[in-house]
Amino acid sequence: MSEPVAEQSAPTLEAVVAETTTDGFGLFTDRSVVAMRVDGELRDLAHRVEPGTRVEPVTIGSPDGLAILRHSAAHVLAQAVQSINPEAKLGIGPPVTDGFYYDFDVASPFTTDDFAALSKAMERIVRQGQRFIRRVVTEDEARAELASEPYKLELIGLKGAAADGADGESVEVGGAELTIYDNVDPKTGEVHWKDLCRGPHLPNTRMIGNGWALMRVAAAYWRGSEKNPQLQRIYGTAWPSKDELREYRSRLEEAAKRDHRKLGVELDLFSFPDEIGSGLSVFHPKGGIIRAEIENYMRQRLLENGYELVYSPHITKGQLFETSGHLQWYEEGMFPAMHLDEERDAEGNITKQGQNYYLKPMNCPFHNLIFRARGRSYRELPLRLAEFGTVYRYEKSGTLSGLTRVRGLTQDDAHIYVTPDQVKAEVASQLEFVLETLRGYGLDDFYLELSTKNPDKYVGEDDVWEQATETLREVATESGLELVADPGGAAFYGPKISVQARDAIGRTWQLSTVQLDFNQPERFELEYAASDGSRQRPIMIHRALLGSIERFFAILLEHYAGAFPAWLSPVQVVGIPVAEEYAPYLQEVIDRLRAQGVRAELDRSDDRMQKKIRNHTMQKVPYQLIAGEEDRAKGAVSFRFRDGTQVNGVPVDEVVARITGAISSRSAEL
RNA sequence: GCCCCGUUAGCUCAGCUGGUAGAGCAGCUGUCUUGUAAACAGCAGGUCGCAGGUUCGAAUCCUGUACGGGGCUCCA
Repeated sequence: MSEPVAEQSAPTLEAVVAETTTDGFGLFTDRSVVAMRVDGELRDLAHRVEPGTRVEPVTIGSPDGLAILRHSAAHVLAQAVQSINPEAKLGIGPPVTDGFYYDFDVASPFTTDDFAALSKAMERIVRQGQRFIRRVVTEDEARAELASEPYKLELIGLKGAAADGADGESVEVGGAELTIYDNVDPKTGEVHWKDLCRGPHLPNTRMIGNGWALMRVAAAYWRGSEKNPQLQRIYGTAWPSKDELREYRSRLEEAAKRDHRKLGVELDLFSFPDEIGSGLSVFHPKGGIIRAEIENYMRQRLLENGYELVYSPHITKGQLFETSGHLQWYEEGMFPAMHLDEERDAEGNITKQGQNYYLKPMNCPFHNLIFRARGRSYRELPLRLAEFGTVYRYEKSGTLSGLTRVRGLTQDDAHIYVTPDQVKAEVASQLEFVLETLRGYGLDDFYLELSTKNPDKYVGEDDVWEQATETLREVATESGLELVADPGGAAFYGPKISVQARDAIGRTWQLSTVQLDFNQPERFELEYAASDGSRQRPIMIHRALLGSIERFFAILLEHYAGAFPAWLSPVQVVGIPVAEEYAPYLQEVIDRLRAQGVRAELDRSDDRMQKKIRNHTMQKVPYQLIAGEEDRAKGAVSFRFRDGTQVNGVPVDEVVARITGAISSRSAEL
């Protein structure tokens, strides 16, 4: 999830054209060059190039170079593991964002206690400067050499299919030919270790340097499938230098510091009481204010933009979700049914059929019923129904995480019913509305993702999909934002555009989605009367802007690291008298602010001034107003802002104007 | 759901190889309160997540369970 702010790029080195038959060592003397690109393919520096071939250098700091570094580090890890535990069977070991992992089948799982010994073994291998030597093998040779590695044998068997397989597998066997990399002792020429691998690799292990560390252990299913055995995975990180490793670690620390789960406790915003159940949150008063402000602003924006607000219940008879299809497709994601109203006689025979009621996992079916409650005319379209709908989903216990993934969540959900020729204009204005609203909450760095048809799983006509997808693509392109393709990522009922936002420390979150639905209008037999009097089927657009309010709350909390803009802050102003004597004077100032709707409090506790400043600074209150004799004499107060800066002797009128101005403008500036 | 790890006072944590718990902050009480990130003193607070088991004896070992964390899978 954490994107490095900027991958360190070494000075650009120019591509060269080989004059004689040579290799990368002959072409590039710069020590930051660790591999090269020949005809678009990444190659080891030892690869022979013919005269006239154009060769691009790959430096260790480039994205390709980092991946090679990390992949080489993964090999060293695997060698270290097998040196300590020769029984460990190898899975796969690819580079990933910020690091690498390697999977092993071992009798007893690793723990972080193993890291000291493993790191030491890795260090020894790195210092030996073992060379990575590439060797092409036939399938039979590979099978013979790797006879004791069942998972590698399986990969060899998969080789044909691996070209379009998962990334991790293609790292092992993705090339045109099968290759093994030998780790060779530079002094003795002895082969210490080998692995089936596509490469390329660093020329030798010494170049891994000391910018790496083992990070954590985890279990992972072989080839990503729950049906396969679980392997033990070790994650590591690797960087060109120790300094970059240190920077990476401080980025992790920064992210940990703004973790919403931690801030939620520190700022007393929300909790997950065990008594309620896993994934079910309660918002405390301070979190409640922030949430109410988020919702109020959203509601205001909805009303300004032609939405109508609706409400629907949390439970419903199962029939509704049979009509919508959710019970067929989504039942395992729903809380189980409550079976109600059944009656039996003394013999236990059913005298009255019961009903299954379900907690709703989605709001759309209810909105469809509102649409269908009476005849609809084309004149009413687009019809935009919006609701803060609380839904319940029985997420697998292992997937729950703070407020970002829960079992009870409130969607700012809306369903828009349009005629086919309104789709484009509506989607375009939705996108505009979405981006503008998100900017209002202080997020302004976006890109879009277009999820298109999964050919194995969809309903509806191909040409309708085609056309709708094209419409979404046009709208996305016209927005001018970066557009990323997500082929096959669409739900079965229609394509979608999603808005991805980058937060203050560069992480990206999927927020809003605008999703077309060709399926539910069918299933609910939704119709409107067209201008010629015929009955037509509307197209439905699902649109969630904040996604889930709980999750959006968490994203904002992390984005601002708890230091919300004034309009969202639970306590906006706190008054701190220099001594008790000035409390009544400050109280008047506080009262004036409260009269303007500002959440202002006077701190009359018997702590000293310095302590109060510390407390409210830690609570991230935007404005502290301090007053002593000097201020009282002038009818003024002293401002202390959250960042520690201050302005003394500000007249009270000015204070009120400045604070109310910052709040009503929803400014991020104080 | 699966694997590993964790759960001790409101919070952050200590408690070695089994001999029935400790600190700082927060809280309460008192004495204080003059200029920008921690006044001083005292008090109170825990059946060590819960339920079983082993043991003369369990916070400590074992089993189960709830909740949390890191991953895998999932996210229609």
